[in-house]
Amino acid sequence: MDGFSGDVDLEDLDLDSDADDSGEADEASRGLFDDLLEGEPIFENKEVLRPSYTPHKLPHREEQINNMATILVTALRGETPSNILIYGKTGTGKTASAKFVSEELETTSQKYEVPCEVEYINCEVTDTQYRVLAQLANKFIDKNGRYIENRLEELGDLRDRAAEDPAELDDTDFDSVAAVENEITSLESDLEEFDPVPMTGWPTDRVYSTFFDAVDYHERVVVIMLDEIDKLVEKSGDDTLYNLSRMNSELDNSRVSIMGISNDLKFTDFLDPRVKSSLGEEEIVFPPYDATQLRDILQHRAEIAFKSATLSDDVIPLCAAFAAQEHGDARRALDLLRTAGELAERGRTETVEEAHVRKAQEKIELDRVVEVVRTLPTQSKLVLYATILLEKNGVHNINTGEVFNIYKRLCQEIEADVLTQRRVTDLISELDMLGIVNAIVVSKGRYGRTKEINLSVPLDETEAVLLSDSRVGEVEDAQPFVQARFDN
DNA sequence: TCTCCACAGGAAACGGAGGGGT
DNA sequence: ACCCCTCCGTTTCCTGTGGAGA
Repeated sequence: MDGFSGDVDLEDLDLDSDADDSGEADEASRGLFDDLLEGEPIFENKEVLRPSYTPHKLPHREEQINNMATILVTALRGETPSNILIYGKTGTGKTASAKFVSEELETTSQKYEVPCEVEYINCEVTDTQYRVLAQLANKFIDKNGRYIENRLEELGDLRDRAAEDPAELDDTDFDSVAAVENEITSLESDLEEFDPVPMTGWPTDRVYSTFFDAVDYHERVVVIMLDEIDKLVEKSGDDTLYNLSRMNSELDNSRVSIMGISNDLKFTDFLDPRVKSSLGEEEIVFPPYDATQLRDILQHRAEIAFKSATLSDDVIPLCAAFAAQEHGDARRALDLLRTAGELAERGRTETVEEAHVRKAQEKIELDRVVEVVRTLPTQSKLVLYATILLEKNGVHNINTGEVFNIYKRLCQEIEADVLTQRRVTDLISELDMLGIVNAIVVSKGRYGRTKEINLSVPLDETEAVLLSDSRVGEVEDAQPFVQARFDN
């Protein structure tokens, strides 16, 4: 889409002349997109504002990057680098910096022909021991496969040449053509032996040993980058980390080093002390950006992303200020800037104004809520709908029991399974974590201990989203029973 | 000072749907 | 064909608890 916007200038001229020549009186011949293309585009290259874009320069992170580099240099000398733990809130450039350093590391290792590899795993997606190991194992099996194929090619070549002129073998490790043949067959059988680990089905220890063998297949230094490592620990404990960190003592040919990236400063508290000490050999902290630094970053990117003089002066400082309030999240700042630009583009204005940024702020929040609510499982939607119905009837500080009662009736209404109260408690907590409701536990003395739940998203929009769900939608006219419990 | 409400939330386990190996 | 894995949402059973009121 974005290579496209660079070309728009030319396209624009063509279309204009077209329209002028032939279609002047005939509005209908103007295509759907002509109108939209006509406005002067604001973006030069929108891609650089997207979260997926990895910049090759990270302002205000030089110190951390150097730090990482000095630790990882040992890998290029063929030794094991210390394990690294990286801390920092979301959008502080942890992942971007780590990826940047690992790319540099890999290119340098190719230059000096030191076998050194970096594997990236996002533990938010891959959040069990089995899956982490399986993914790693498959990556290494893949690499080994390619490694063997290269080697086979070389050897095949050598064999052919040696068959004609045995002197070719002089400066190799082989003393006869037969030795080369042997090596080839043994490599071929190795290649056969590597079959990928299935998504599920194997016992975990088997996956582990497959992974182990794959890593140890030939000499190299391996850096395993575990992004969002706190999620992994939270969900499936520290077994994975324990296994990975003690691997080195059993590997013969290769070395592994772990680079953990965490949002949570205190997540090591849950770790086994042994894991904790080996993992946290080196720690690097990424502090949140302050407003000035954010402004710098935005300025850098905006120069590439926008056409010159399309941003009014107060846009960037405002984006920076908004994002600085959210613990200095650079991703948020960029999002804000991009959305503001898109809004301006859609509004056919020539420059991006302060008002666009404020609108963008609202739009991002609403989009997020709509998306989250829309993709909720049916049961959670019903729980949320129950709280919305209560809120609509003027009940505030709703408690779990009330939600559960309404929820039960909603379920009967649409013939869905009724979950237990225990489960509903968990669903409410999930909604709380998603920021859709606000639930705090309070004690009402004699009258028990419960959660006080309040909606923290716009009521009408959320209700509309819920009712657009095919299951929940069926309940629409079932209002009358809501007047239940008004006893406070 | 004790009681006792109305839940919170931990632990274990289940079941049935992913997928093995032999 | 049979038994074994993992995974996920869920159920069952359970112990814990802040403070209004007796």
